[in-house]
Amino acid sequence: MRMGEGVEWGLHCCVTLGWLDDAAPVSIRRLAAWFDLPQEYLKKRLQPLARAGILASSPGVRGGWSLARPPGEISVMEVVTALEGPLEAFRCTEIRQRGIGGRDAGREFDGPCGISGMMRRAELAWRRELAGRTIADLMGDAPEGAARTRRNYSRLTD
Amino acid sequence: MRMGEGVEWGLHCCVTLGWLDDAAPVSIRRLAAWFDLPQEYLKKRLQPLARAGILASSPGVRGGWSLARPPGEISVMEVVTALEGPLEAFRCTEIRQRGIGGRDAGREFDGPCGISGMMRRAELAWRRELAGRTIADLMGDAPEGAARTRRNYSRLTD
DNA sequence: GGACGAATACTCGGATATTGTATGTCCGAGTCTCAAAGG
DNA sequence: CCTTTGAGACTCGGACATACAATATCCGAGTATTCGTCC
Repeated sequence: MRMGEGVEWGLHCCVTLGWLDDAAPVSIRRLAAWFDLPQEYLKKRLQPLARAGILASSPGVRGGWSLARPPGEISVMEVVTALEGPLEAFRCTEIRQRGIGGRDAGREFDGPCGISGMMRRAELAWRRELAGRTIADLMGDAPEGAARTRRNYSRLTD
Repeated sequence: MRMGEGVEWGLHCCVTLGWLDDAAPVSIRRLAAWFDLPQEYLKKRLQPLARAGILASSPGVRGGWSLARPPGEISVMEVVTALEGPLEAFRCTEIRQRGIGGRDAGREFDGPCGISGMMRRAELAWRRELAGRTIADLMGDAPEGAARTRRNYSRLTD
């Protein structure tokens, strides 16, 4: 089981945009140079964040990407869901109903599968953790980040 | 993010073997027919469970698969770890250190990444849920399962 | 009747397709900004 | 000075190519059981 690296990219971009604060939108070219990431693919990963109302993208020559909301109102869970999709990691395919073992079960299979239920509970605990933390929390975890980001960004004239 | 279906297969096999209780080992052919799964691939997925000391496999003409321990002593977390590997779903690649944004960070990057830390906490909550439940719990979730399993298994002479 | 050997039915582990998803690249279309040209 | 027009910079969305992991199959080797054969 593996989470796509787009999640790491998206979260770092959100934190960086939060640190840059009220500055003008950041173009995808600058963002890619910022983290040394493939420009085209990073763009593809940020688009779902815009669709989810987490980032805002503005076209035109002065356009670029910015946070659509204050960092304290963007939960980490939202970012993960936007990038990984809403589906759960464990997907019950009801193999209990197939084959010889599932014969003559009567009403036994009316309810949901116990294995599926316990997996759902575990993922719920995971989601609860992520839902309780915001981009602002992540920004606060690295207090020197804001200064470094603004300092380095001012040098980034290309 | 998606969990391999081997986890579903493995858990159902464990529960079924638990319901069959002290019966003789079950051959891979019967197990595959039980859930209507591809025999060769199911075997490949059960082998890591044997390596992890969860299942026991015995060779020979009367051989087959059985639980290596009482169902109450096999946690769901063990099964998942054996099948999905010990690595976490989120893997920090330290993109904060790359590119222009990571320059002149001084000692700021000595500690672990805040994003990585919060992901680790979330996965810990997930793991804790799974570690607290055992195969015996899953067996108990479907009280009629034991009777149905033994009934259907007795018909399975092929 | 007991010892021995062959046949059988399994598992084990590795090698090898096949498929699907994540990753990465490219291009045309649309939109906003800015500046230059013309009235 | 004001309006219009065109060029440039950027995003959007889809189409396409590639890399890699999940899925699936196959085969040779080993092992325990069973059964027949021979002494």
